[in-house]
Amino acid sequence: MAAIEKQDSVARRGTSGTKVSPRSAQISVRYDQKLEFILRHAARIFAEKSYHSTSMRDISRATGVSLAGLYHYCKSKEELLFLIQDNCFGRVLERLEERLTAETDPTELVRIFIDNHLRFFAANMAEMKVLSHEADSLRGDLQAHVFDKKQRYTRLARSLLANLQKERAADVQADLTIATYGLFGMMNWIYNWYDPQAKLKVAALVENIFQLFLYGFLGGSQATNRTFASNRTEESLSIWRQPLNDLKA
Amino acid sequence: MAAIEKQDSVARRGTSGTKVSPRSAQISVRYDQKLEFILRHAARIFAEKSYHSTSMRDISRATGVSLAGLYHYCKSKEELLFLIQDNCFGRVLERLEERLTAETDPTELVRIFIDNHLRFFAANMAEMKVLSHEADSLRGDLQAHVFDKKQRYTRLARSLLANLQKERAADVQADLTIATYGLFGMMNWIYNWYDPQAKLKVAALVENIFQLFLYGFLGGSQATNRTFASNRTEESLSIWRQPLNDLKA
DNA sequence: GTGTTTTCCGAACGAACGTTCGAACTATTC
DNA sequence: GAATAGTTCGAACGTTCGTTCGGAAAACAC
Repeated sequence: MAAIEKQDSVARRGTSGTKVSPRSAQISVRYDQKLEFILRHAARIFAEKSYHSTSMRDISRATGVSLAGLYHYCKSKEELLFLIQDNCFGRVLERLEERLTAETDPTELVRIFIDNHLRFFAANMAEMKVLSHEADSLRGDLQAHVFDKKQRYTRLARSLLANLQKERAADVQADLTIATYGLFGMMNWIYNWYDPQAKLKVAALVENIFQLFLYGFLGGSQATNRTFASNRTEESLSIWRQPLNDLKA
Repeated sequence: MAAIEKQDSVARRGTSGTKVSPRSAQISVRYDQKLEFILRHAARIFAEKSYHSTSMRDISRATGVSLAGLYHYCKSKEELLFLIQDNCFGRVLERLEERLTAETDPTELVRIFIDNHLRFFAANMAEMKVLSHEADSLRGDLQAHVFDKKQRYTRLARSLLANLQKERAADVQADLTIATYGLFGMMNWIYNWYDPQAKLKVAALVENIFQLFLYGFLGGSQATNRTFASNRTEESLSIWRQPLNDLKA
C-alpha cells in the first residue's frame, strides 16, 4: 500500500513525498512539481491512446524524461494511472463537498452536483476521460481504492436524487438506480463528443443536461407494467447465428 | 480493404467467405461457423479485459484453437475486433430499420429506437461493450468503416428526436446535439452497471429510460441564458496545481 | 573545498507480444 | 487410390514491453 500513501504528495500539498524523503521542503516541492508534470503528460497520452497501448517510452518521449528517470517518480506504470485517477477523483469530491454544504434546497443540490461534475470534466478532459474510460485498468489494492471513492460518490449522487424525489415527486417514483446511472451516463459520455474549445459553453452544457435530467426524473411516471406494444420482440436478438455451445466438431 | 469485404461472410448469410473461396457451400458454412465461434469468444475476452490487453494467446486458450490456427480465420487481431464491431452494428441497424418502417408516430419511433438499442445491448453485452468501449481501438480503413456506420446511426437518432420535438415541443427547443448524445450516454453507459441476469428486466429498463428521456426532452425548457447563481465558479477547476507549461527547469 | 543526498540516464534484462512458416493432417473430388 | 483443396499447429522470428542496475551528474550541506 506504499503507493497509496505516496499519493499524498500529489493529492495534498501537505508533507513531502515519502519515497525518498528529501531533507528540505524545497526539494520536495521540486519533486512534486515534476511528478505532476509527468502525470499531466501521462494523462494526456492515456486519454489519447488508452492506458494499455501507451508505453513508458511514449511517456518518456512526451516528457523529455528518460525511460529510467521516470521510475524515480513512480514505482510502476500502473501507479501513474492510479495517481491520475485518485488525484482527479479526490479533487472532484473535495470541491463537491465544499459546495454542497452551502446549500439546502434539494433541487439546487442536484444542480450543484451536475455543475461540479461537468465543470471538472470540461476543465480536465484528459484526466476525467482516463477516470471514466480506464475504470477497470487498475488491479488489486489500487483498483479497490479508486472503486471505493467511486462508490461513495455514486451513493452521494443517489441520496441527492432520493431527497429530490421525496420533496418534489413523492407520487411518481422513477427507479432510483436507473436514474442515477442514467445521469452518470449522460455526464460521463461527454468525452466522446464534447469539445470545451468549441462554441458550446460549459454553462450551457450544464444547464441543458440539468434540465434534461430534472424534467425526466420528476416528470416520468413509474414504468406502469404496461407491457410495451411490441413485446413480441422477445425473440432472440443475438448478434450471432449459432446458439452458444462449444462447437468442437 | 480486403478485410472489409470479407466481413460479409459473417455479417450476411449470403455467399461464402472470400479468403479461401471454398468450393462447396458446406465447407463454407463450417468455416463461417468456426469464425463466428472464435468471434464470440474474442468478444467476451475483449469485453472482460479490453482489446489492447487481450493477447492472441488468450483467444487461442479460450477457443481451443492453436495460436497459428487462428490466423486461418482472420488476418490479424485488429480484424477480429473489426468483425465483431461491424457485425454487431450491422445487426442493430438492420433490425432497427425493419422496425421503424412499421410505425409513423414520432413518439413511438423514438421508443422503438431506444427499445431496439437497449434490447440489443442486453442480449449482447460483451459485443455491445466492445462496440462502445473500443471505439478508438481500430485504425485506418477499418476504423473509418465503423465510424461511418456510427455516424449514420447517430444522424438517424438525431432526426427521430428532431421530428418528435417538432411535433410535441415546438415551443421549447432543447439542444438537439446535447439531447442526442445525452440519450446515447444513458444507453451506452449501461455496460458499467446493468446485469441482464439480475432482477431488473429489460422491458423495465427500456420503459424507465424512455420515460426519463422523453419527459426531460419535452419538458425541459431551453437554457434560458439565465446565468446560474453560482457562476462565480469560473475559477480554475484544474486538477493540477501548476499552470500548464513546460517546466523543464 | 569535501562529503552526502538527490536526480538522472544508457544499457541491458527477461518476458510477452503479433505474426509467419512449413510441414502434417483431414476431407473432398475424380 | 491418387490428387487436390482445406485445415491445423509446433516452433520460431523479430519487436516491443515494463522494469532494473550501476554509475554519472547535479544539488545540497558544512
